[in-house]
Amino acid sequence: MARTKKDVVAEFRRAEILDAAYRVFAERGFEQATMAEIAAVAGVAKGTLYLYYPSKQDIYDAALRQSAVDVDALTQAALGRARTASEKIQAFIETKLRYFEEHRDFFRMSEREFGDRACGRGPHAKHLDELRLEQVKVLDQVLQQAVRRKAIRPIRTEAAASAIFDLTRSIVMQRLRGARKATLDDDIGFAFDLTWKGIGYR
Amino acid sequence: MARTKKDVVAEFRRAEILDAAYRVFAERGFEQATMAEIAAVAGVAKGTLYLYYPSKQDIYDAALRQSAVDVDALTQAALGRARTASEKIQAFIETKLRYFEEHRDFFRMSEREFGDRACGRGPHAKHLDELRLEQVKVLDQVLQQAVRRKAIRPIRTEAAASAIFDLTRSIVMQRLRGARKATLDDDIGFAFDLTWKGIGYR
Amino acid sequence: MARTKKDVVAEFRRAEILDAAYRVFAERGFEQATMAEIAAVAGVAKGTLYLYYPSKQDIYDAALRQSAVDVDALTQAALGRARTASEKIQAFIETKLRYFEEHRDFFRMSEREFGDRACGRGPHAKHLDELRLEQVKVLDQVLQQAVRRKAIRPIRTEAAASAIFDLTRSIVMQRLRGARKATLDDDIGFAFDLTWKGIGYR
Amino acid sequence: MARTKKDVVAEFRRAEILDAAYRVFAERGFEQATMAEIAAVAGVAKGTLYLYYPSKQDIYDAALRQSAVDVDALTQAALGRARTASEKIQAFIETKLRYFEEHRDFFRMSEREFGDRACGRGPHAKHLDELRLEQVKVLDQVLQQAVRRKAIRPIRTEAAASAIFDLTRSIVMQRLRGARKATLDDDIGFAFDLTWKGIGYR
DNA sequence: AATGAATGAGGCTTCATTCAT
DNA sequence: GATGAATGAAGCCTCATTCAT
Repeated sequence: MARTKKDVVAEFRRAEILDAAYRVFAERGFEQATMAEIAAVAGVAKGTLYLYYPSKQDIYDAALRQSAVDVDALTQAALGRARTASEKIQAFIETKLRYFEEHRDFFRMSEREFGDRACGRGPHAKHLDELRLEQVKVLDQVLQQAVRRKAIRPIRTEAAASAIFDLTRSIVMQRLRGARKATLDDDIGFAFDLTWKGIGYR
Repeated sequence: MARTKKDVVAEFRRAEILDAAYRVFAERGFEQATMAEIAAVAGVAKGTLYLYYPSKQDIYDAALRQSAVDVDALTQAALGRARTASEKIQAFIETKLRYFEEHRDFFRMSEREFGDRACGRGPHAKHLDELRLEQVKVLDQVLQQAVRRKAIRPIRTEAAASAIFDLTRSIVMQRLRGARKATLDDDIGFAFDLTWKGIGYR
Repeated sequence: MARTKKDVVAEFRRAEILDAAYRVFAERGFEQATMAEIAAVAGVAKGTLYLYYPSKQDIYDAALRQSAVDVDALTQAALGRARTASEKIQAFIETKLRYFEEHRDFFRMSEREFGDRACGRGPHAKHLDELRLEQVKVLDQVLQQAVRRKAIRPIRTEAAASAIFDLTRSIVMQRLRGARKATLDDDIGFAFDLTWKGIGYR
Repeated sequence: MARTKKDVVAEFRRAEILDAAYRVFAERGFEQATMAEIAAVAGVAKGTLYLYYPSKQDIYDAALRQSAVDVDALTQAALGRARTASEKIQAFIETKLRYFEEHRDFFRMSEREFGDRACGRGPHAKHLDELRLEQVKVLDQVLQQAVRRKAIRPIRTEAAASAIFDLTRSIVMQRLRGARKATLDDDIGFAFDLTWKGIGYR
C-alpha cells in the first residue's frame, strides 16, 4: 500500500530518534541532554524531533519505556521456559545480564532514573517504577512457590526478590564500569551461587 | 584569639549552608536545585553562598563528601570493634542502615549520584566513587581474611563485597520508599541472614 | 476551453482558502493564526496554500481586501441610489450595519487591523487604510454638497464624515458583543437620528 | 529609611520598564514586541525584566492597566468638577483628548487591544474592557440624569454614551494620524458641537 | 497540482554567577 | 562580611516556508 511506505519511513525515523535519545540521555542525563544534541545525533533538525514526540520529556519517557518493556518481556519469557525455582532465578539473572550487556545505554538511563527518582519522588517515568515492581513481583511469586515447595528456605520473599533484582543491577554496573574481569557466564554463575547459597559454609 | 571567633562563625555558616544544600539537592537533584532555594533554606542571601563555596558544583561535592566521610568513618569504627567475620559483616550492614535511617537526604543524594554517574562517567564527585571503592575494599579485606580462615566459602570476595554493599543500598531504598514494614532490626537480621546463608536450604 | 476549467477550479480553491483564512484570522488575529489551521479549515494541505498565495501575509491581505472592496462597492451603490443627503447618510449607515451583520468575521479582522495599525503604522494592509479613506471621502463629499445646499449646518465635513464612519463601527461592535438588544432597524434609526440631530434639544 | 532608598530605585526601574514596554507594544503590538527590544529600550538586560514582572503578558497588562486607571481617574475627577450635563460631556471629551495627546503610546496600545479583543474574545486584559465599561457607564449616568432633567432629548442613553466614547476615540486617532490639522481646542469644540447638535439644522 | 515531512530561525524564560553598596 | 539586583548565556519549543514525492 501507498500508506505503508510512509508509515515505514515514519517508524524508521521514530526509531532513529529514540536511538539517538538513548545515547544522549545515557551519556548526559535528562537535564544535561539537549534537544539540539539529540537532533544532531539523530541526524535531523531540531524541529523534526517535535514531529515525532511532543516534548523532551516524552522522548525520554518513550526511550525509557521501550527497553523497559523489552527487558520485561524477555524476562517473562525466560522465566516461562524455566522449570524449577533455581532455573527460574538463574534465568532471571542471565536474561538481564545478557540484555544489559547489549543495551548499556538503557541500563545507564534507568540507573540514572532510579537515582533521580530516589525513593519515589521523581516527576518522570512512573512506568519505570511500575516495571520494576512488575519484575520484583514476578520474582516474588517464583520465590513464594519455591518456599511452598520447600525448594528454598522460608524467607521474606518480597524482600529477597528485591535483593536479587538489585544484586543483578549491581553486577551489571560493575561490568559496565569495567571493574569486572570475569566472563559474562562466570558472573551469571557467581550471582546465582551467591543468591542460592549465601556466603557462609553450609 | 580573634581569629578563632571568626573561624567559628565561618565554620558555622559553612555547615548551615551544607545542611541546606543537602536537603535541597536530595529533594530536587543537582540540576533542579537552585542556588536561590539553597540560600533561602540556609537563611542567607544568594551572594553569601559564594563567599563560602566557589560554585554550585562545589557545594554539591562538599555536601556529598561530608556524609560519605562520616559514614565511612562510622563503618570503619564499627568494623574495628567487631571481631569475627560474621560480626563484621553484620556491623557493616547495621551501621549503614542506621546511618541512612537518620540521614535520608544523604542517601537520596548519593543514589542520584550513583545513577547520574551511571557507571563512572559523571563529571562530579569523584570522591563518592572513591569512598564507595574504599568501603567495598574494606569489606573485601574482611571477606578475604574470612576465606583464609575458612569462616566463609571460597568465593570471589571483591564481587561479593560489592554485592553486600548493594544489597544494603537496596534495603535502605525500600525502607525510604515505605515499602518495608519490618523494623530496622528485622531488616538488619534479614540482610545478614540472606548474605550469610543465601536462599537455598543448607 | 480546457484552460477555463482549470481556472475555475483554481478560483474555487482560492476562494475556499480565503474563506478559511477569514474565519481563522478573525478568530485568532494575524499572529496567532497558523498556516496549519488555515489549511485544516480550508481542507487542504499546508503546502497547497503556497500554490495560491505566496505567504501568510498575502493571504491576510487578500482576505482583508476582498471584503473591503465588497463593502465599498455596496456602499457606493447604495449612496448612488439615495437622493437627498439624509437618505445618503442613512444608506451609508444601513449598508454597513447590514453587511457586517452578515460578515462578522470581516468586521473582526478589520477591527483588529485598525487597532494593529494603530494610526497608520502597521506593516500590513495599506489597502484597508485606503479603503477607509475612500469611504470617508465619499461621505465627505455627500456632506460637502449638503452644506452647500444648506441641508445641514456648516461644519467641518471631513471630521464629521470620520465621526459617522466610526459611529457606525461603534454600533457594529456593540452588536457583535451582544451588548445591543435593539433590532438592526432600530439601531440604524438610532444612529441616523443621533447623527442628524445630536443629543440636545432643538 | 534604608529601605526607602531601595524601594525608590525599584519603583524607578519598574516605571522605566513600563515606559519602555509602552513604546514597544505601541509600536509593534503584543506579538511582534520582543522582550529583547523592551529590555534594550529600557536599558536593562533581558533577565532584569523578569525581576520586575513575571512574564511578557504581565508587563503588557501592567502597561495597559496603568494608563487605563489614570485616564479613568482623570475623567471621573473632571466630571465631578463639571455641573451641567453639557459641561460634563465637554469635560469628558476634553479630558480624554488632552490625556491621549500626551500619552499617544497608551492610546495606540489600547486601540490595538480593542481591535485584538475584537468584540470580547481576546485572551488578555479583561481590565481594559472593564474600564471601558466603567467609562461608558459614567457617561450613561450623566445622560440619564440629563434626560430626566430635560437637558437633552429622550434617547437611548447607553447607546449614546458608547457613541460619544467612540467619537472621542475616532478624533484621537485622526489626530495621531496627523490627518487633523485643527488645534486641540477646536477638536474638543467640534466633538462637543457634533454630539450636542448633530449635523442637521435645528 | 497536491502533499506534508523537514527545516531552522527566533522567542520567552531560567538561573548560576558577579559586583556595587 | 553580607546582600540581592543585574546580567546574559543557553534551552525548549513554534511555525512559516520549502521541496521531494
